[in-house]
Formats: sequence, C-alpha cells, structure tokens
Amino acid sequence: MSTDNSAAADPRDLLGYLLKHAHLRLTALTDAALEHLGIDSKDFGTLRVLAHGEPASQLQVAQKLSVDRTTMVAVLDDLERKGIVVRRPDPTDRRRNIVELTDQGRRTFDAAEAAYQDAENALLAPVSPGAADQLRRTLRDLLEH
Amino acid sequence: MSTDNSAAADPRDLLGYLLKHAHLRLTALTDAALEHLGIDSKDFGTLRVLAHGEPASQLQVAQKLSVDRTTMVAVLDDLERKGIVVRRPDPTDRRRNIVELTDQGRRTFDAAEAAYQDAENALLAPVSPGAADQLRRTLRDLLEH
DNA sequence: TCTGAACGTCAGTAATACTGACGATCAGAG
DNA sequence: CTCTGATCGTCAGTATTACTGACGTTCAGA
Repeated sequence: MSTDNSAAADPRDLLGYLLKHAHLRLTALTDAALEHLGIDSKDFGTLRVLAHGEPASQLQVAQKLSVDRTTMVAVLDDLERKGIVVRRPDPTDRRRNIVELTDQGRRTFDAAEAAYQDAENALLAPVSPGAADQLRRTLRDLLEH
Repeated sequence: MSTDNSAAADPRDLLGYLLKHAHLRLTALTDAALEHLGIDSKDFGTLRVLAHGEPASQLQVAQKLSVDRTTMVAVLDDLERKGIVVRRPDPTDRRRNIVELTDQGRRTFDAAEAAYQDAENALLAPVSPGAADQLRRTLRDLLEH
C-alpha cells in the first residue's frame, strides 16, 4: 500500500503542502498589494484588530492574533515609528500600554483593507464564491477545535 | 465601513490567519506523531516523494515539493545521516545525485504514513469527511492557478 | 506590607528559506 | 573538437519569524 504509485501519493495532495503553499501565496499577494502603503501582511492583521473594537492593550492584540506578546513588541515598534499607531499608558493599569490607530493609521488601514481584498480575491479567483465561503468556514471549524 | 464593529472585521476571519494557523496546527500534530520515528513534518514530504514514483534527482524532489534546491541539501544531509535515504551519482548525468530510500527508509516511511494520517485525522476531526474533501479540492484548485 | 502574578521589554537562540557564488558537468554552436 | 552558456549540487552569508528566559515595573490579594 505504501509502495504503490497511485496519484494519492503525490505530495501535492498532502494537506500540509496545500495549507503551506496557499498561505505562502496569499502572503506574497498581500505583501505586494500593501507595499505602497509601507506595511506588510503581518502589520495588516494588527491594524485590523485595532481598527475595530475597543482600544486594546498590547497583550490583548497579540492574543487576538494568536501571536506571542514578545513578537508584538517589534511589530508595534515598527508601526509606531511609521506614525500608524500610538502607545499610551493605560490609566487604569500602568503595566499596560493601550495601542490605538492614529488618524494617519486609520487612513492607512482603509486603503489597506481595499488592497487586501484585491489580494484575497486574486487568490480565490480560481474557485467559486461558494467554495471560497466553504473554505473559510471549514478552516474556522478546524481552529475552533 | 472600515470603522464599524461588525463581526466581519474579526481578525480570525482573515483568510491569511486561518491558513497560517491551520498549517501551524497540522505541523505541530504531525511533528508530534512522527517524533518517535526520528523525523519531522518536512522530512515526511520528502519521504513521500521518494516512496512513490521513479528515482529522482535532488532538484526533481525539490521541485515536486516546491522548495528551493538549496533547502533540499540540508534535508537530505539529515536523512542520509539517519540512514533513511542514500545519494548516488546519476550515471547518465554526473551533475546529478539520484536520491533513494534505503530499506530502513522504506520501513520508516511506512510507519510515518500511518502516523501522519493520524495527525491529519486529528486536525480534521471537527469537520465532516465531505468538508475535508472539499477543503483539499479547493486548496488544490487555488494552487493550480 | 508582602508575595505572587501580569505586562512590556530585551537578549539570545532556533528554525526556515532565501541570494549569490563556486566547481563540476553537460549540451549545443561553430 | 573546442568553446560557451547553462544546469546541478553545494556552501556561506543573510533575512525573517518566533520562541525562551530574564528583568523591572506595576498590580491584586493575603
């Protein structure tokens, strides 16, 4: 069984391969689409968290994105240097920094949102809208345990 | 529009987030399942290529996996050190190395194939078999352009 | 007031994959 | 047959990403 030459053994059928390269391609498309705004795909996730919902601490932002809090530091350093976000101490808990979009940051996000949609649409172009929705739904189900 | 608080702005709905974390989880599950065999998820892809089909050069293996040829060198160094694969010069083109599984390598692959399936099944457990098939099909369609 | 925990930060590290270069080898032009 | 450009495997160097462990500051509860 393991030694046959059936098409099922093609490495491109490995789920790990499919997920990895779909992610790589979307990242590349997104990075290209966002480049003129001075941000990249990982910055965009952070902007999206900040653009909706309550102002949040660094840790809360990191948790929403499932990234390590030490990783978030460098991302925010970068975005703050670019004038896209600001950190200010949380008056109710001075261990925390509250992170917010600046006005410029909100404009950047608005443009980025459109650019991201273009990139995602480009990736999803080969499949039907229904299949794209189903893909999203299935992945979400997997990650919700 | 960009300032509303609709659920659609949840970063967990970002396709990039979903693909990244689905891949991370599968990799973690696979690495754990393969650990007792002395290999990991990236080794498994290479073994799968070698276990089916014609003997192939290093470059051909790399291309089937869409990895860089310079990356393949270290993977094969490692697998060769473990006695799982062997390199031999291609008699018809001495620039090339033909890479093959050893007998031990084939036994390792057989065990790894079963372990991998367990890991993949664990990831896919929350969704129906039909949804899992659809997921695979959609991802494949995306990557075929 | 003390003790343990949370938060942001930073240094160090590991994994991954890339670029550019090199020698050896091949294939085709002349 | 020779020369030239390309291919293949290799290696050094680099960039990215994300982690661990530690630290000082601050908080909450005993």
